[in-house]
Amino acid sequence: MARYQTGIRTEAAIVDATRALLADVGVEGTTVKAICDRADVQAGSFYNVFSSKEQVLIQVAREAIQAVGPDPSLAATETLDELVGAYISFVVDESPLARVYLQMAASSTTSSSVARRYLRHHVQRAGRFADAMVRADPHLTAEDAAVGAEVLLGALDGLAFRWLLDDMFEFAKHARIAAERYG
Amino acid sequence: MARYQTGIRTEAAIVDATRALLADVGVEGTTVKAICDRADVQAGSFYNVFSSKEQVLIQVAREAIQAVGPDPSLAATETLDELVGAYISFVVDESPLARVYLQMAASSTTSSSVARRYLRHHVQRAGRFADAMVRADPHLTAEDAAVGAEVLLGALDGLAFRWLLDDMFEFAKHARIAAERYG
DNA sequence: TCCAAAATGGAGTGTATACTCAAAATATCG
DNA sequence: CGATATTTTGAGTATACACTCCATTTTGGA
Repeated sequence: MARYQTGIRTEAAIVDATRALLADVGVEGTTVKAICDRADVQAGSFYNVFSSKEQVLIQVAREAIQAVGPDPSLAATETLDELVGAYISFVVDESPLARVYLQMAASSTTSSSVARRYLRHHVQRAGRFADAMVRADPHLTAEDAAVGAEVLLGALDGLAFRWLLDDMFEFAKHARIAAERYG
Repeated sequence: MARYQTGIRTEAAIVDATRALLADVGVEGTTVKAICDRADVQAGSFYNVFSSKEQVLIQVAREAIQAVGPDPSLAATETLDELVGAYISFVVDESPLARVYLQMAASSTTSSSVARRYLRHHVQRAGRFADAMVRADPHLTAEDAAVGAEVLLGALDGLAFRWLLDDMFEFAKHARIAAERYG
């Protein structure tokens, strides 16, 4: 027999609570008890839906990773401006998910399974940036584009992290300047 | 009566163990038990020297923050190249401390007391970068220098964080290119 | 050498954590 | 409605954590 509606609603409530907690208090404060309290659910229900705390963390991390970049189907034609613009609107318009994205990336320095996931994502993402750079300037060698992409992406991530530490920081303004000075 | 030599040696062993652990396994893995095991000391001795785990963490963080920048007494005359070069040699020649610096900064997103410490450090540091920029180009307005400093420092920190996730990443090479482009 | 101060060993405390379990309640469908 | 699968409850378990306590040992000056 298939899953019941109540179970599906419970799962959604747990995911919502986890996302909100990750954005608010980071990985450290996102305990199973805190998730259950926020989702108004008991521990037994949590483990009826997720086999471990890590599973729901991974699900929310996947969600955040997906939200940071433009639709992958556009990857063949997107411009650098579009990539940068997508990052900026991710931070500005989807701040909670952006906070999750950065919190998880930061905490991934300890947990190797999350670290691999983020590193793989980063490499793919740098590839998209490099491709867009080559499209803008076909004379650019693949190597130079790869290095340029790492530098620009490093700057954007560094500035986003700066914003995470102090949300008064004007991420959009600084990110645009970083992107301009690239070319 | 003054402190005994054994106590001073014990304190040094604890600090050494804490620094090594922070570099290797991050804040999460740096438990009091792990520190004591590594320093070959019992919990009672630990708490005879430090009033809490946080105290030794703060001491090592201070050490890392101090090691990242050139001697503050040079701040009035240092060039941007010197600042960037100091960061590069910090990462390359003092990798364990550099790992501590980045791990602690990353984990500071949750603990507000550590976050304030790092933010204050970053603001000071950005000021030094901005001053060096103005020295190189006196036509630069203070506002433009401040923004430029944030962008360059953001890029360097982002690239350093990239190196933390994957130590095969060539930080020095990318950092120099970032400095050329954003300097 | 003696003695008070300092340092140590190591068992013990309280608390928070992730996770389990079985009985009870509830949803779905024929 | 009745049968069965799914979900919920909430107390309970095991473990890891930071930290305490104090009897014992070590230190170093007088």
